[in-house]
Amino acid sequence: MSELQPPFKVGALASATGLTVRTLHHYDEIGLLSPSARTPSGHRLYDAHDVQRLQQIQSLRAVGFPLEEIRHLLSSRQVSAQRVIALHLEQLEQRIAEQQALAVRLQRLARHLETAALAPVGDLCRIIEATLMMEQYFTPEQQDAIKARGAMLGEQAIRDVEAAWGEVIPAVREHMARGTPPTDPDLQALARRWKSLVEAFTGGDHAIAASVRRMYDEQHEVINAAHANTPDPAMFAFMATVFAEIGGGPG
Amino acid sequence: MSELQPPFKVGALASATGLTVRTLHHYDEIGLLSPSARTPSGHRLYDAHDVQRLQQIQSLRAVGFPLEEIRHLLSSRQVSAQRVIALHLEQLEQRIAEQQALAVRLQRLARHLETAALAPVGDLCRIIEATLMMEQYFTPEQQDAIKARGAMLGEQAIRDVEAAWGEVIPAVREHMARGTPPTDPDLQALARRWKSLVEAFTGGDHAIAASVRRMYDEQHEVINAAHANTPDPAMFAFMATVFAEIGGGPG
DNA sequence: CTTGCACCTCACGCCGCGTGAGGTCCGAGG
DNA sequence: CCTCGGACCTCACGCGGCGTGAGGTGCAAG
Repeated sequence: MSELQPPFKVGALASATGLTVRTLHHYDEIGLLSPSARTPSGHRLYDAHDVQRLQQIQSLRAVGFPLEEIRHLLSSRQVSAQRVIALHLEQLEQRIAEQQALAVRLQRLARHLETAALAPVGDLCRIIEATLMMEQYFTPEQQDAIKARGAMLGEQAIRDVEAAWGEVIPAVREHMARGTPPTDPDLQALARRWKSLVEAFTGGDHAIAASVRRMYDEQHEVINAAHANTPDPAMFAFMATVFAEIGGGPG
Repeated sequence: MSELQPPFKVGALASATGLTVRTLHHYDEIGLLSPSARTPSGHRLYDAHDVQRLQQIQSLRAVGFPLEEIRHLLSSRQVSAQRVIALHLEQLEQRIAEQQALAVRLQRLARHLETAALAPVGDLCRIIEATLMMEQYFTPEQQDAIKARGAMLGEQAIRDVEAAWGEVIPAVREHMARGTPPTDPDLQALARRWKSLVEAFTGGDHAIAASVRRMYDEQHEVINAAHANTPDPAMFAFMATVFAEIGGGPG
């Protein structure tokens, strides 16, 4: 009844279905669709049943199933179509959600880059890094607050603050090495300067200060390894004794 | 100045950054991040510069760049960060759009399956196939119209129509084989029945009828190969002569 | 007989590692 | 001294879905 149609050869079936010959070979290789006959010389011959199966395969591929699962689906007819589709849809939606989260990150990055004008790639990495850290450790509101403070202070002030840290940290390290007691007035003056620098960044927000501390606690290994002249846990501990003397925490 | 920190060995760097040892090996293999030193016995030693570079790599990976492109970005500092990010974002959004289109298809499928109750996988494939065909050849409004007609007629009526086609087509094929002239009354009666069956599906909508014709024209190879007892171009041509006799087209 | 196309069978490449297999190095404990 | 365990080393295959050759055969037309 169905042998009226002459069987397809690969090329014909490929061009009829829009697939490539290689694809059909592949389906044969993995046992997903093997032609039900061959010519004596080995040429593949696909009959009506094969074509039908191929259409089913194409249908399932079109909605994103992997080949392995398609084979499974076509071999066992016990599976409930609804459940399969629902599960598949769920996975797909999760992937979409992940990618959208990534897109949001990229959009935020793009906005940051607008303000940074002609950023070369080195800066790009720093900005990404900062953006990622921000995401990990600060709430969106805190991020807005930090950005607002940055804009308010201006670029020059920010560079001033960075330069100040560049002086304070080596000085503290000196005192640590010499074993200066927490009661030393020079050290206490340094502690007050430290405190003001922290406040310049946090704007006096204790939650932000706490987040920064948490960030340092969890990331100090990489931070200290990658950037010289950054505080480490020992320095935080040392400064804590000084803050205890002059009263009040670091921020 | 930065050699105060002892260099990292792979395991330490891996656990500090959250990567795996294998990943660091891989980055070394492909020349993305080679440790700047080795112990005499060959153990990798990563210094501060390496760690910094790794952080940049992690940043760029976190926003989805492939390793090859990361290497390229990090080696040439001419590239504009904005353009890179914008391009990357664009590609990502396109991928998202594609996947969302797929999700929409799956949702539509899920809805179709609800009405089909306990569909096994075989039916699933037919429904997917039909859904995809619908998408290709019919506008959403036409799809709604077809679905509405289907619901109006009821399942029994649809099965009746299918059974009717199952009689009409072999009969026509008989006449074709015998060379019956278009003036033959039996054949003309068959043509009128054909016309009514088409109308049962299209609801008299000429646009839908035209789409069906286009679908057959473009897909007849696979349709005829996969399903016995379907009209082919020769049959359409033959019927056209009969419709010319009795006046009016097929639909 | 030759040309040329469609077909055949290997088999490697992609991307970002996971996961062994099989061997070496190193610090601590007996 | 030896030994033990853990961290390190270098291959090398596997994954998904084919693309892209390379090198050879089949078959109908000129």
